[in-house]
Amino acid sequence: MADASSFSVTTPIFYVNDVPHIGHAYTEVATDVLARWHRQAGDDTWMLTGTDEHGQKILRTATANGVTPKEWADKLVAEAWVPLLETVDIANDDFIRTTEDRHETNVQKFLQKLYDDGHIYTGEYEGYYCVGCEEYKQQSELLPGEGEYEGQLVCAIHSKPVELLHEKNYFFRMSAFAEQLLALYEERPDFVQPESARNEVLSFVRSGLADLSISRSTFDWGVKVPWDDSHVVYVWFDALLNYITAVGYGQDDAEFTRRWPAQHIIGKDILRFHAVIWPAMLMAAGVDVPRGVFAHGWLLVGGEKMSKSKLTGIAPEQITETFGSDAFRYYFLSAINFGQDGSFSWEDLAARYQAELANGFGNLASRVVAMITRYCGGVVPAAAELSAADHEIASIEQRATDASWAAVERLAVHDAIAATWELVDALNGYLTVEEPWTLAKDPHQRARLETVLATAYHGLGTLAVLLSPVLPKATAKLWTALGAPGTVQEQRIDRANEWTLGERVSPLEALFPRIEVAE
RNA sequence: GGGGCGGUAGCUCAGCCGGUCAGAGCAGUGGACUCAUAAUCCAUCGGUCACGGGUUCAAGUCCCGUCCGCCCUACCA
Repeated sequence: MADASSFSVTTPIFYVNDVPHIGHAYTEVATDVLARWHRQAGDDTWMLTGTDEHGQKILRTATANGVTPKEWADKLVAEAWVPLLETVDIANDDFIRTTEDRHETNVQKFLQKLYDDGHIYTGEYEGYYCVGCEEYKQQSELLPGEGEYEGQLVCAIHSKPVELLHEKNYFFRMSAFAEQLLALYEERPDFVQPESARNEVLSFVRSGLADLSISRSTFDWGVKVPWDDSHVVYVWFDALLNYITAVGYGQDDAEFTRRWPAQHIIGKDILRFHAVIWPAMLMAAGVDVPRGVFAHGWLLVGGEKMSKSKLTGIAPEQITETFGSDAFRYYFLSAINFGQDGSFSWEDLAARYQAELANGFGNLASRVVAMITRYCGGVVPAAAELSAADHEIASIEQRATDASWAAVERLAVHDAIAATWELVDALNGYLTVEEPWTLAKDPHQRARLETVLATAYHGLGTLAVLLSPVLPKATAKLWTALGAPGTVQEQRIDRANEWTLGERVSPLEALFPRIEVAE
């Protein structure tokens, strides 16, 4: 049923000046799992991620480091952002940088079209500008400075002085799209998810929309406004367009039709840009709005939103070095209800790793493979007459397959994993009840022994397929040990329980070794 | 000031339109078992569902108010 349908999914593009932390990695992993899952369901899938490299802040840090902004961005992309994707094992199909020609050229095309169609006008703008935020601030967002900034106004977020700027700006007539946006939210209740995010957006748009300043003339690190090269495009306007410039907008109509619209996965901090400004921009240009915008929650550390400034930021490698990328992926996607805030703690991570991955799934794989090796000489046994318990396992495999795919289709990754884990638990329980080690002692029970092991073997293979989007490394090892044909990533996940059996098992190292705490 | 979300067992959280909804996992305790990564399985302890009212035959589940946490947004100045 999933055949031939197209599924494009995106992460936000990273602001290169940021330091990668587990929040970035969380967004990437969630998006990657959705993409892998759809890919394995036969969908024509495309996962896009990338970097946002324009703006005054980058210009300034580059200058401070004595290099050009492009050199600065190149360095950060190579040293921080591409490595982040490797750290958490992301299988993206494309990586766009906003400094690439395919982006800049088509941003200009897009902008020119809005200009030609009367959606842009010239205006004056005066306001306090925070370089850190890359945006103008309202009075309410400013605080009186202290210490060295005594007497100045400082940004409430960055605690650095803001600058009073006065500039000619080009404005996007966003206010004209309020009604169309409301109609969109009405007609497509799933356009903004989860429900809490949709409520935020609705109340915001209902309260009225202002026009949006979309150019800057005080610095030049950005895409030039095509009809006035003394201005560069406002970074956010520029950044949002990556979603279409990356898939051929203005350049390759066939590709664009194939890949757009995409489902956006974002953090809730940038909800408004994606659920209001972005669709308004697209409406103005006569381009389809996104398939949907899904805002996930914050990772809370010690009950607070994780933040770089509060030093609660955690680098993904801190986790993957000890637990591995599979565990990172599994932990954040299973422990957190996708869309809600979730608490992170090392204790919880370690506990879940041990209980669920090592003792639950890993040990299950280990005991099944070991018994087939020991009792059947490594030859995959064939099932004979099936008992009620065997049929029950088969039906749980079916249920896990159906339920997890249904959950993924509604972006409930957390539910998909939970549905799959029922099979892990069922198989461990099945083995305890059937006691193949006892059957093995009685030659007359040979057929039953082989049937039990065949049933467990089959369930394990189904698990490998179902968990491959979340645990790509471990399931690949397991697939090999099961002696199954092809790669696990090639298996249809929406028919996970129909995989083709192998003939011989091979030794399996511990998928999730126990972690001895040395501290 | 307006708005959004949340406050459920020690911990992390499920509980859709009101009627076995008082739950799960982990931790704790007791027992079984040995194929396996000292793993697995079973049983069990544990909560006045933030607080106060209200609607109802019936309310974590709806309404009002209060307190607490987080987030978005405004303004007097």
